[in-house]
Amino acid sequence: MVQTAPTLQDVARVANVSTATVSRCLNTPALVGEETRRKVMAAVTDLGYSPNFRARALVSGRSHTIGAIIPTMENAIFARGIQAFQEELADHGFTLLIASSSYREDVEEGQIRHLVSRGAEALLLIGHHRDPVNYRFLERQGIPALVAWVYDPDQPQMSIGFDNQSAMTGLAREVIAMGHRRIAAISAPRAANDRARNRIVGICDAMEEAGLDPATLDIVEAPYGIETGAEAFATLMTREPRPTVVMCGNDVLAAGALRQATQMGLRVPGDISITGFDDLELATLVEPQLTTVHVPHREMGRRAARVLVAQLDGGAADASIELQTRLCLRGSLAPPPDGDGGALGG
Amino acid sequence: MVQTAPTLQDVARVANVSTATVSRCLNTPALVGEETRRKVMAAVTDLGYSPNFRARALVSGRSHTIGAIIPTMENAIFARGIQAFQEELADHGFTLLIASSSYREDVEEGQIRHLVSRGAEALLLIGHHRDPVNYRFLERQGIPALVAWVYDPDQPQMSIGFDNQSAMTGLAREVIAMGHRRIAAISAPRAANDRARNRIVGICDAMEEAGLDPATLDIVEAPYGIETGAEAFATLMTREPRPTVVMCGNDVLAAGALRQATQMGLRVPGDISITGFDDLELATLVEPQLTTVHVPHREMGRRAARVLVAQLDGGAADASIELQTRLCLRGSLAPPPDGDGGALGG
DNA sequence: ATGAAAGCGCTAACAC
DNA sequence: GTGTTAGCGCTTTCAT
Repeated sequence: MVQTAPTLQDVARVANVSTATVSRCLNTPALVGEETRRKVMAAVTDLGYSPNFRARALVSGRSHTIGAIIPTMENAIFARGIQAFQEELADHGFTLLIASSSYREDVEEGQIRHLVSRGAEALLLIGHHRDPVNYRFLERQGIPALVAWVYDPDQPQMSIGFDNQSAMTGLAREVIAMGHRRIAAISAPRAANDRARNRIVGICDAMEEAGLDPATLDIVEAPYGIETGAEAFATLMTREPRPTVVMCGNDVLAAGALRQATQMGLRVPGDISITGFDDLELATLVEPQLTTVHVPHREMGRRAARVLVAQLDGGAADASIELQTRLCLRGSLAPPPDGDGGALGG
Repeated sequence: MVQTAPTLQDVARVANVSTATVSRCLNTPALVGEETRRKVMAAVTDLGYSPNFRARALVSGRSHTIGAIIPTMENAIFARGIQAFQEELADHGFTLLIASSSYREDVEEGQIRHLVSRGAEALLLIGHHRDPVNYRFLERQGIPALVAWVYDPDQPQMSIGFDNQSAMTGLAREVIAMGHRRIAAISAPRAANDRARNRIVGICDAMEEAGLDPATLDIVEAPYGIETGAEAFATLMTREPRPTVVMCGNDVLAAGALRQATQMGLRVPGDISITGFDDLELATLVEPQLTTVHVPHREMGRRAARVLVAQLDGGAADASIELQTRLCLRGSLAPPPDGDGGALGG
């Protein structure tokens, strides 16, 4: 039942030539005689032959495969970037080997090894946070790794992304400028997520700048998701005094918060403001539209692919690349309710 | 600069044993002496050795890799299913090789060959529609293929999914029962997409059942996307007489249509009803929430992985699997405006 | 319990 | 132009 796929040998036999000639026909047809080529090609189609890349990779030492480990594909943020990454990779003749870690460090560690064993010539990783032992492993294996979704020139690893911290500071400045003083935040779990961590630090920076005490920033952590965002929002609404704005670590959490607000009979932004991060399509679909930070995910994916391919082809040690984010001020953010600047202890 | 990764040989040399012994240590440690094993393992960690799966796959004939070709990762529909697919695969020791075809037949064809060459032992494909030559190729290569996102026992290929046609018929029946007579549809391009095609046929079925002429179904095709859905909706609103309900091929198109309606000052469902398909998270985030058809994407992905793995391990030729969809009646669907049953020529 | 040696399917010198 | 041959890194008999 299970047919064994035809090999170069089979083709050679049928075409009555040597395996070397078949190989040349496929790789450097110019070096083969017209007549022979025709014979060989006929045999190839005839047998439904398809080269075995594993063998090819074994002898050539090149697999033309690049691995990517992302926290999850369900997150539109990564899906969008990875899609672009894959397309660009394909344009350069590379294949994408993919794994998702479900935001778990231990799982990711296993996957790094796994993908390398599987022949990944380079790796795309999300965020800097991981045990240094992994970087040492990759170095030893001669596998270039690109850290994406963050930009941090101080880290030893190449990265492509944006400054999560300052991007969030920019948004928080707007929030504060509008008069908000009691700020709350819904953040993805920060333990193993430097993006989430930096975004919170970004808010604190802006608060300090404005003379507010960062310690008053009320933070609730919630795993990625609409429901979790909604729950976190409900929790925050029980606080006394209540925040006048809830800054969310990403648009999905913000969408959940927004839905919950509506359900609780709160008007946004009349009673409370909500902000997001990422500028997913979602952001303009909800009512009111989300004030958020636009992140160029597609560009990031595309350029990440180019960096890695260049690295493999030319060995060019590209420096880290910083991409620019952009503030998107939309309906979900407005000044706090009448006179409720939110001065503490007022 | 580029270090070449340590091989079994290197380990053998350092541990002062033969390569066969190292191999045994890694694969069948029981057959190796206590002392020797220790020596070898020390060398392994020492060198940061990681087995070369390509070589292993070459000699064992098994790559433990499964390929998937999806139209796009940006579509939450696929992302959700593929995520589950990958997780289940990982649980069984398989790796996912992924490619996206951008909804293009020719691209997909190349990718099928590519993934097979890359060592994919089995393939997950979306939808039945493709040149039979591809199925022949796969058969010849001994590569099992599972068609997902559709269920059609009449097709020769195994499939796992749901009956797009009857699912849509169910929804259309509701629509008609509410009194709608002038129905319009926004569909994904149907040329190479049997899911989209069947959903439209499903609407027609319900119309015929109700004594309506399916020829009056006004269809506009629009590629997957919010913007495209919005444009298609605007087009439909220029029709005379205007439809009282717009049934969309998926939730994303529906979300776009909904946004456009709001922008045009139309109230949903007061002035016009809108329906979707898939029940993405999106569906409950928009206002009003979308009436749609729930599809068990995660279950589909998980079970698809199991079918393929079982197929490879045991050769069990599982029959096709039908998954059930579920109607989700929400705010975006209501009876047509006062007395406007939409009788044609009224 | 361990080693020697033969390939897995392919490419790349090197001959002719 | 085309064939011969030697491996790529690994597993797996078959000896020892």
